[in-house]
Parts: sequence; C-alpha cells; structure tokens
Amino acid sequence: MQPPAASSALVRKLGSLCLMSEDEIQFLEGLQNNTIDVEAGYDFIVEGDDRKTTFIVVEGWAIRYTGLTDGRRQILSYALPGDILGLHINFNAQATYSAAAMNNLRLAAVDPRRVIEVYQKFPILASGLSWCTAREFAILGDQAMRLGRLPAKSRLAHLLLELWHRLELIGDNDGKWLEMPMTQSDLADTLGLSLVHTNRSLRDLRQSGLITMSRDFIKLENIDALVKMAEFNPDHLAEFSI
Amino acid sequence: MQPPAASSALVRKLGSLCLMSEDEIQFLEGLQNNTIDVEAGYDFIVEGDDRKTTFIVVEGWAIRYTGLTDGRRQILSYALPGDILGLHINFNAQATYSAAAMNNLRLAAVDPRRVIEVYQKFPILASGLSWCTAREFAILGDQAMRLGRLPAKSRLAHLLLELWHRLELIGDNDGKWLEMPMTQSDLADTLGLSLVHTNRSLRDLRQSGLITMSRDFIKLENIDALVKMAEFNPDHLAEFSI
DNA sequence: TTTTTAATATAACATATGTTAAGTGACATA
DNA sequence: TATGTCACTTAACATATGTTATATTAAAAA
Repeated sequence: MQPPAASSALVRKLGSLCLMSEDEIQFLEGLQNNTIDVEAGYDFIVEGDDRKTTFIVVEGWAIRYTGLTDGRRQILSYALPGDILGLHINFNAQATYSAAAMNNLRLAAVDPRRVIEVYQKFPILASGLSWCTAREFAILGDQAMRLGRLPAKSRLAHLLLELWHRLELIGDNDGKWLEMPMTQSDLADTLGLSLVHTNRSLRDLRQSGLITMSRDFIKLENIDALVKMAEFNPDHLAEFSI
Repeated sequence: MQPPAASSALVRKLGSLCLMSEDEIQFLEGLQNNTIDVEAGYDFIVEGDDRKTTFIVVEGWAIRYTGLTDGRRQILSYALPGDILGLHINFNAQATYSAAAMNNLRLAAVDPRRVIEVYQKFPILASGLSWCTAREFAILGDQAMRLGRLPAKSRLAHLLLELWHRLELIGDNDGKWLEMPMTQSDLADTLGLSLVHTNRSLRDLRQSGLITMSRDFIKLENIDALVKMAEFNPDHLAEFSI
C-alpha cells in the first residue's frame, strides 16, 4: 500500500517502507492542519525566547542558526519539508537557537502535548519520531565533522550530498538536480567559511566537472567522486524501518 | 527535600530543582542496576554496528566521535556522569558514531524498552528525558558553532566553560578546578585543530593568565574574561525545570 | 525604461592554522 | 637501574583560508 501522492512530506519521510497504519497516517496528517505561512528571511524562532510550539515544516526550507555578538552567525542545520523543529520542548525552556525561513515557508504549528499523545497512543509513530530525533543528531554530528575535519571543498561536497539524500527521501529532488534556495553567503555561514572562499570552492568543484550550477539549482555531475572526496556516509541518513 | 548525597549523577542532574517523586527517583536508580565497567580507551559503541542498548554514564567520561578514512577523527561531544547515550534508539538502526571511554568508565546498560516505559508511566521523568535530549542538541549545536565560527583560543575557552558548567550541575567540579582526563590530542580532535596548535592555544591562555594547568586539571582563573572571549551563553545549559 | 540594490565573481594580499622536526619530561616495563 | 613509550613543548616553515577591494551580473524598484 503506497501512501497517497498528496501525502505530507512527514508521512512520505516516515512511511518510506509503508509501516504505518491508516490511523497513524490520519493522526500525522491531522497534526498539520493548523498551518502558518512565513515569508523568506523571517525569524520564526528567536534564540532566548520561550518555546511553546512545535513546528513541522510542510513546505519550503528553514535554517537553524546561532548568532554571534558581531553579527556573524553559524547555521547549524537545514530544516526541509517533513522535518520537525522543537520535537523536545519543555515548558520552561528557552530556544537555544534561532530559525528563519529560507524561501516561502509553510509551517504546521503543533501543541507539544500532542507530541506526548503520540508517545502514549501510537507506538509505531512514536518510534518514527524517535528515529527522526536520532537522525537529527546524525545530521548535526555530520555538520560538526565537516566543520572540524574537512577542507573547504570537501565540506561543500558533503553538504550537497546530505541535502540531496534528504530531499530524495521525501521525493523532492529531480534526478541529480538539487534545489539551492540559499545564497552563497548562507552557504558560507553553514560551512564555517568566508563568502569569498565559498565562492572559490564552488568554482573549483565546477571546474573539476563535479557539479554544474544554474540559478537556484546545482546538478551533481559525479556523485561517486563527490562521495569520495567528502568521505560521505549515506548510512547516517538511512530510511526509517522497524 | 534534597535528593540523597549518594544519588546517581542522572538523578542529581534531573533533580536539581527537586521536581521528581520518590517513585520516579526509585525508577531512575533502578534503571542503573545493571552496570558494566569499561577501561580507558575501549570503544563500547562502534559506528555502523547495530544498536540495541541504551547506556547511562554512571561514573567516568566518554567521547562520541566519528572517524575519517585516514585515521583522523572528530570528537562530537563528551558524555559525563548522568549523560545518556542512545536515548533514541530504533530496532533496525545502526550507530552513526563511535563512543570510547576516556578514563575508567562505569556504564549502566538499559533496555530501550524501559525508556519507552518512562514515557508511558512517568510524565515528569519523561519531560526530564525530553529536556536531556534538547540539552544534547544545544551542546552539539554549540560544538558546531565553535568549530565553524570561533578562532582557536576562543574555541578552547568555550569548551572549557561548557565542561565546567556541565560538571557543576552534577556536583562534579571543585571550585574553578576542571577535570581534564583527555590528552591534548583528544582536545585537538574535539576542537578541529592540530595537536600543535592546540598546545599553542593552551599556552596562550596560560600566558594571558586566564587558566592554570596541572596534571589532569585546569583551573579557570578568570571566568568573565573566558566567557567574553568565547561568547559563551550559559543559558544553553540551564537546569531542568517544569 | 532607468535606477538601485543584492548576489556573484575574481584578484591581491594578510594571517591563522597545519606540518614537519626535534627535544624534554614523565611514567611504565624490563 | 636502564629503557622504551607516550604526552607535552617549541621552533621553522608551508598552506589553506580570511580580508579588502573592485567588477560584473541579475533582480527589484522607481
């Protein structure tokens, strides 16, 4: 039984092996009834503010980042359709990061108590959310590995492969074409590089024939070579199974 | 009502504001009955292996890390007493990181199904575990920020402050003295630096009067100055409350 | 259309960090 | 006691990446 084509990204992400019951899928879809639209650039989570809402990304991209006092920032991760922000919220907790929309973004606002309901009533779904959490850790761990131990070009290649795999899981990529809604300045803040060096690294990958670029898209021309130079491990992004 | 002095680090960590019932504390302590001892240097989690066990650190330190093909590695985080490894395990999931003992380590081996039990039977405890998860994210996010956007000396200062605050919460630090069971080579693999530059950075902090070092310990001589140079935000490590 | 602004591109130069090498000291083992 | 290993330290030099500056191009606004 395939999930319907019109299903939400979160259902596509979790249901990749068709594990969930109709009830569970209905509940997941129901969670996403209350949506809000956020325009590109707007900070919908601000570091230090109280956190009372869990967000599910329905459409569009967001970033999680922390700002430094001099205005520079480090982007921690990208939130793609089907990703959840604030899955582990506590009543008195403040946000330890900010989050902003990269393009036009549609979020589902969810009461955290409904997340607890999942753990109590829907065991398969609960282990799906648990898988989401472990996956977020793996993605953030990969980010730390890139920043700490890979040279600039490898960092870039590794990030491109990560996004490509993640988009593939939700059916949002088109062959080897990869959507790139972020600017090179955003990329620099993700990779821990300067804007100039990010531009240089992109040019080098282009000149080596590993990628081609067009407006807002990058095509991965030689995935094997990219995987090798980035020491990319796709197992960190393996799909949900039970 | 203070928790007893002999309580486990996990109970001290969660009970900092005395939120839990006697039942919940008993359950938490009971989780840690089945302990194993790991000698310094041993890898008790290996990237790629099946994950069937949740570990609670009872005593000693561990690291989580990922290895590169050329033998280099990036340490992702330190696991201190009271920390949980594999809180979000799935049946078919493989480890996306390795973990090794830094010194003589005592772990409690926990069946992941008992974690699920917590979510179903002990609501306060469940939100405590949820807080643990969010905190791990904040710690790993700080690590990414350090690696991506701080210069070497600030990175080092930031890490020292993180460890100091985390040890303080479990009552494991002694004034401004900070236990440092790791070698400078481990530190380098944490900070994304070379061994030589790590040594240089330590010397610089020492010569600026910000720290003093003795065998296996570092004393933070000027915390305000360290906080400033590291842009350290202690809110990311705030204690559990409800 | 014209004008303005933001994003991309490239060069020249500066610097933080990496690499190689060598030496010292502490601890463990024979 | 002698000997080997491992952690630490420092210096000299190499290089990846940052900074500043200036075009160019594309998008948005007037």
